[in-house]
Amino acid sequence: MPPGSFLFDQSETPAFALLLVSGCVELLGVRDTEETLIELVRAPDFLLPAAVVNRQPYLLRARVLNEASLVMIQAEAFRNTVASDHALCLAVLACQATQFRRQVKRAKNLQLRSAEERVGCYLLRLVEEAALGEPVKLPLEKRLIASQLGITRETFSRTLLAVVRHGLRVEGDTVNPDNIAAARARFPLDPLIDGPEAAIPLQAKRNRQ
Amino acid sequence: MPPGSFLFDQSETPAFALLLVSGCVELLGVRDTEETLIELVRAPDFLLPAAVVNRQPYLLRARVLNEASLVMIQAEAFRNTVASDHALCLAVLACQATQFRRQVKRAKNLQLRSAEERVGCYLLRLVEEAALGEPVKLPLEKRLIASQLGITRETFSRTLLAVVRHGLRVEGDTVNPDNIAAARARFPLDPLIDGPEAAIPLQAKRNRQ
DNA sequence: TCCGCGCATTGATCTCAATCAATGCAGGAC
DNA sequence: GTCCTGCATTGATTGAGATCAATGCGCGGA
Repeated sequence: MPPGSFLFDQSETPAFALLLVSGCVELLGVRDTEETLIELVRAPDFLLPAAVVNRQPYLLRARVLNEASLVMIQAEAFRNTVASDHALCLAVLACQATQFRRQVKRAKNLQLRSAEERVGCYLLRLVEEAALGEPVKLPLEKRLIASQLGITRETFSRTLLAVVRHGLRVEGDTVNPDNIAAARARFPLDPLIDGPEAAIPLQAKRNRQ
Repeated sequence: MPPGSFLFDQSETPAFALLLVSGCVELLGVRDTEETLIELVRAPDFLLPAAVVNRQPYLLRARVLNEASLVMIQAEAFRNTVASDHALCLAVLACQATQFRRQVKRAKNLQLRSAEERVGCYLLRLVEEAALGEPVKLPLEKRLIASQLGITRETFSRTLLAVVRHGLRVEGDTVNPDNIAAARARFPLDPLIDGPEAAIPLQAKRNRQ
């Protein structure tokens, strides 16, 4: 699917389980003509499995950001297989649990931190995760990073100027950590907010009854 | 467990899967001495099954609000049973999916609506769900409703005065719908935000292979 | 080459909700 | 009864971030 494609809209009943194989998809809350980014899905992941397994309408709109490849599985067939294949069921459970934890982290980030702290922690995390000596690049357009951090483009732009005082200088899409110690002091990363969130499914076990 | 008890704290590794049988539990994001309500769990429900099944530390603190009864299941035993019992796995999946959708609704409510709209929709929902002619009572202390709506006590108090203009008058813990039509016009309920979110697990099916 | 569109930046202003502060009020302990 | 403590209300002030507006920039298309 090319960028900009709508995969589904909110209030639709899922016709397919969508497995994102490559690319990137925006999940947006919609109200009238307003859209707000709720989640940014990166491959590989399922798109809102919750709606599919619970037979409920989507709560969000899905739009392709980068060229995306998807596996489309008839929703009813998917549910039947989840209901008959224990290993798949465990895998979907792990995936769903991970998505839940990402939402919780996002909520904590938005509610416990100021805009400047969110920006600072976001940049610092990029720096810390990059290989030493590698140039650090913003992984997304600034408007999307701003959405992820729950602020407007304009505020993001201004905040980038503000965090120079704390050792983080952004020029274009390059992050220059002028003073990492200062940045760490001002923007302490919390693994319970900033850490990665990966799923490791349980192994199915033979039922000894 | 009596009110105020801590069931677990954030960053702890789950020792038990906790099934809330009766009562009410607050799930709080913590930063230094600040606490922010992320979810209010009502019986019957699992407390953060995501952390248990994914073998990851809790992201939130759990504190009993009303006297609560809990079933405590050794975490490893619980995971083993989820891994061996397909029906349980499906039930946990449905529960986890429901909790995910509640988080998404919460995020949409906070990001797409103003404080006044959140308050108005909350009150209107209470009114609409009450039996006709029944007096409508706030189901929680005002400070907790305010937390759920992502505002402070003071703002909540002031906003209650403001929404009188739209036909919703609150006195003590009683909601008086002076003008339901006006309220509906100003605060349109959206089932994708305000609707209930209930789990109906899939039925396990014999694997035909 | 020129045009047009979307993103980014910068400035000016506004506003919603938080914060700080003081008072009132109800229920529980003793 | 009296004290205490936590919740609620009300007022005054502040401030973080949004909004509105204008300009610049980069890129793709014909």
